[in-house]
Parts: sequence; structure tokens; C-alpha cells
Amino acid sequence: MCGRFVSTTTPQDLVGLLGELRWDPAEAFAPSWNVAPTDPVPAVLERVDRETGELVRQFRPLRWGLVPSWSKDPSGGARMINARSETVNEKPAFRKAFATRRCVIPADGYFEWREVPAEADRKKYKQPYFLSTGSVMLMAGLYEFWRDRTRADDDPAAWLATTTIITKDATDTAGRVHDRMPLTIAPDDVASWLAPDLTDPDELHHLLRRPGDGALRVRAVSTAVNSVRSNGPELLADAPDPLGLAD
DNA sequence: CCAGACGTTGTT
DNA sequence: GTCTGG
DNA sequence: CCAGACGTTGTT
DNA sequence: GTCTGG
Repeated sequence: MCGRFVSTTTPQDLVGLLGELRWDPAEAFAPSWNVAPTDPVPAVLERVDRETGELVRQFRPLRWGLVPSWSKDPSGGARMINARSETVNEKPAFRKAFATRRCVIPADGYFEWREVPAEADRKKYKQPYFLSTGSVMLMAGLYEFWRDRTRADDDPAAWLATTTIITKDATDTAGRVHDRMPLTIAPDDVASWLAPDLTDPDELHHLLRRPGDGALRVRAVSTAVNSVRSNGPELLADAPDPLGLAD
């Protein structure tokens, strides 16, 4: 799956990779080495501009954990951080977003954990691993808008934009650590993936790819990343691998 | 008809 | 054990 | 995903 | 919103 990841890609990096892109300079796209569920996630998506009718590609933050538009409150979103690719076009919570509201979420890599059993001199603990391809991973996501009815129409906080990351069974090196992994979109397929008017599920499924064709680099890192309060590039430093899963 | 659900993941 | 917060 | 919190009433 | 279960 994908429940924590690293995001240091700047808007300028994305322009280099994908071409023209709009973003609000007032938004802070601060790098994070420990993006957690409910955090704002920088994402690329395409929307029709209300004013001009023009299709605009934008870079904007989305809250991680999809809240369907019909939810009574946004609290359930924290569990909707992933959507299974196998069923994403059927599940009521995701199918509409799959057809018309897709995004990509740039990531440097993501974390998975394995439990290390207790021994005589210490308790059991969770060992984090960092999985990456060596370049920017464009994770495939969906997004949704939720209207907060407790707020006035003109309140900018009346609309909550949320997102989820699509997953599939993990293969190769990634599969050694965990049985699910996030899917990605190749740079050449981004235009198709983001197009709101491309709605055929079969065509869309063909655009979903395993990062690095499943052959990811795997490294053990410090358990400091376990706490969502930790952050900084030092979280990616090498650590001993107690389970021998790294390559 | 109305009421209630609607999601993923873990573990070896 | 199970839910909430980050 | 992991860490951290979990609470109110009864008075057999 | 839309489907399922009763």
C-alpha cells in the first residue's frame, strides 16, 4: 500500500517534467520527508476554468484521505487513503472520481513497515523501509470535493478537496516488503490520465503502471519516521536492516 | 417504500 | 482492543 | 501508515 | 449520489 511518503518536488521541477502548469504562489509547497494521511498533498490535476471555459492544468494541495461528496462529515476520510485499482471503477466512494477526477501526486518514494519480533533485550518494533525508483514517481490518484454545510457560501473553507492513491498487488523488490504498492503514471501518459473527458475504465486502467516496473530500490531507514512529528532529509539516512529485505 | 451503507489495511 | 489524530 | 489516547458511571 | 437489504 502507501501510507506515508516523501514529497520534495517543486512546481518548477514539475514544469520541467510535464510542461505548463498553474499554481497559487500563496500556497506553500514545502518539502516533506514524512507526508502522512490528513496532510495536504501537492497534486497535479486538470479543471475547466469557470471563467474562460479553458482546460487548465494546476498544481494544488489536496488533503490526503478521500471524502466522498455525499459524506455527512469529513471524518471518515482518514481511512480512504488508498483505492484498490481492481475495484476503483465500481466502488461507490471512488467510481465517479475515477471517471472524471484523476490526479497525479509526485513523490520521491514511499515508506513501508515490517514488524521486528521482540527479543530478550528489547520489545518488538516497526522497521520502516524506503522504496524509490531513483526519479520522481507520479503516483496515480483521485480527488473529490466535499461541501462543508456548516460554512457560508462565501467562506473559502466551505469546500474541502481531498485525494486518494491507487494501489495494486506488489511485485519484485517492493513485494518483499509489502503485498500492496502505489501505482504510477508514465510522464507520456499524464495528459490522458488527467483529461476529465476520458472516462472509459478500460482505457484508464491501461495507463496505471507499477513504479519502476515493480523493481524498486529498497532501503531500511531510521524508526524516527514512525512518528508523524518527525521530518527532514535525515529521515532517509541508511539504517541497519534487521530483516534483510533491502537490496 | 425507507434506512443504511458506501473504504483500505493489517498478519505470515 | 479499537479509535482518533497527524 | 504509526502513535497515542481511550472517562464515566455505578454504587453488587 | 446511488445501491442494497429489509
